[in-house]
Amino acid sequence: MMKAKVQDPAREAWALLRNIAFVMKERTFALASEFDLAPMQVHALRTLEPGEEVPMSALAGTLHCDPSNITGITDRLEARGLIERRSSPHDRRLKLLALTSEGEAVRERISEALDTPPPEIESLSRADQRALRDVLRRAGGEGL
Amino acid sequence: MMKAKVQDPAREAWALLRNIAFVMKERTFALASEFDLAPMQVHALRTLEPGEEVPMSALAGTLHCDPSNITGITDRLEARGLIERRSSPHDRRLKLLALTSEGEAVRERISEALDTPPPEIESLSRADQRALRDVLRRAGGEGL
DNA sequence: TATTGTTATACTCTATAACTATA
DNA sequence: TATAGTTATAGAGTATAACAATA
Repeated sequence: MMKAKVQDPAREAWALLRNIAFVMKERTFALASEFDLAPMQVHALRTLEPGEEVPMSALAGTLHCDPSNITGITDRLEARGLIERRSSPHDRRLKLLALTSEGEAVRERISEALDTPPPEIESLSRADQRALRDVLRRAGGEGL
Repeated sequence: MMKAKVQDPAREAWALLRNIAFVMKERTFALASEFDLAPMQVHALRTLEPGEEVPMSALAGTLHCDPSNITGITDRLEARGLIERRSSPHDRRLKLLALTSEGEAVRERISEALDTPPPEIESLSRADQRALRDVLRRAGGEGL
């Protein structure tokens, strides 16, 4: 007699995580569209901390893309008035990126939306929320 | 005396999930590169089941993109010999997409890699794996 | 008339390579 | 020589609009 194949729990958990990632991507895209921004522009905006100045090369590192791409991304965000290029007093090769006040405001609204858990997570019991957090921490937290 | 702000468990769990999604995206991209495919081509390949014929419009629906994009994606996969266009005997407007035998082989290798949980998940205790699976199921499973 | 797929157009992201100006 | 940013170029994904063939 054949026994129904039992899914490996790790495999099923992984499939569920992949599904969440997919939905997350769509939500992020929809949110970016609301602000008339491309996903990468949102990512760049989130990378810049209010009041901070970061060299373009540093942004390329954080965004895991070639420095040549940063020029265009920066151009578009600067054209929108959300960030600005500043020169460095110490090294005239560097250009430092900083949020404008409007950029800070937009970044704040976007971050709040992205950092807020969706109803599916909010509606879990506190015990489930803690269990989820704890297991994910044990799975590596930052690493994975 | 100030007490350190305690993170909402749902919020922290959500942050951990976002982090996982980010790493997942990078891994998928790296895997696609190994096969010299673009991420969207991998997604399309995974959508097509072996032995199945699906209209291009159906693929557009599954991939959540405009039908006009499917033409290019199909062109590139067909040029690689991984899929082929077939005509429908019932409706001559339709073009049916199907994996070639090479396409099935590539799809199988890619799917196995994507469906296999990473070490971070595999190395969790069985109890943690089940707990993760169960909480994610309760969080909506397919929905979120 | 409506639908399927294609084409034309335009924009964003992606990398590589060559270039400039600094250091 | 080496580094930071730019430009040129090319390929891939994205959407909109107009089109041909078919229903």
